[in-house]
Amino acid sequence: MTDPKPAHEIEAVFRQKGIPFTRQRRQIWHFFAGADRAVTITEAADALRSDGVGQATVYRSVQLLSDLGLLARVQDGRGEICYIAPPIGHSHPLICGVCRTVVRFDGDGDVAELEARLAAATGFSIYGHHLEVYGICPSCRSAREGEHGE
Amino acid sequence: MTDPKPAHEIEAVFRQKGIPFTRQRRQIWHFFAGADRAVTITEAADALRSDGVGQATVYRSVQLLSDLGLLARVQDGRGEICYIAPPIGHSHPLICGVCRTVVRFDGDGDVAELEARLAAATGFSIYGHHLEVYGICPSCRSAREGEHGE
DNA sequence: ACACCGTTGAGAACGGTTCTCAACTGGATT
DNA sequence: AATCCAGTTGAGAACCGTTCTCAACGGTGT
Repeated sequence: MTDPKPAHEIEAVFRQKGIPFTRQRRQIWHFFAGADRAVTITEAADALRSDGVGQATVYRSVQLLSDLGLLARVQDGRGEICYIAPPIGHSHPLICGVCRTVVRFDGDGDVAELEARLAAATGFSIYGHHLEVYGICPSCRSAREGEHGE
Repeated sequence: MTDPKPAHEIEAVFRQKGIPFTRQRRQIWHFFAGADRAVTITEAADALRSDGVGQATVYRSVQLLSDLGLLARVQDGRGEICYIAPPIGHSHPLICGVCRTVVRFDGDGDVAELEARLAAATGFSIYGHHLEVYGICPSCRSAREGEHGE
């Protein structure tokens, strides 16, 4: 529902913190931002190996990008840890359990009210939440129907 | 806000599926159900080793219990994978980022409406969601204030 | 051109998870 | 009670994703 942040905005985050936005970091971020689905670190490393990006660098950069809030960790239908490039602002992923396509949405309005109630009821100071919704996307559903019902 | 399922109810789930509820499985489930906080598999294995429960069995049983819906996977403040014994019915965890204490709550009413909107907007068939809320529990907060402000 | 300091890549090391296989357990059968 | 059998268990090996090590590299300022 929103697009990933543009590259120059990512670069700005690095610049602002005085962290070099190297070729490898750009390539790694670009890989996640370009995929419209959640991908694992292993997949990214495999894809970028031929581009001359080392495995260790992929791990280090994903860590870095996550710390900077430029990559978000989610898990797919089988519980595998994947990463996605979040769009501008706070949002939540709707993930297809079959092909891992991700659609982002903003559900904060719904959660904010819930959080206020929780804080009042429990005395916790609430500082965050994590919401993922799982489903089957239209194209995977029709593909599946093609298989089963004949 | 609700208590974990009682042991006999767990046993009933096993019996119903024709899966043996062995001593080790009981001990493992009991360990998670008895902890009022999220615990890692490693912690469980360490704690149960002296009781004669092998590490491989802990991994296998946690897998099994998760598949049966008797254990839910969450992640703590540092992203570590933990498990908790969910209470009767569907609920969500409110996790303390410091001590990993878990308070369960039922937020399905809030999410159901959101899911309906999402399904309509995206065409996905929604089959589930994962909601965790993070905060600092009252006792960790006062402990922290004791340290800082003097 | 040079020095400096953070980044990178290859490979080793590490550690959590899974696999292997023989021993065991408990329920059903005789 | 003895036997059988399918499923479970534990010890340790194997596996594989992740982190660490260290020498080479790059690019920034002087």
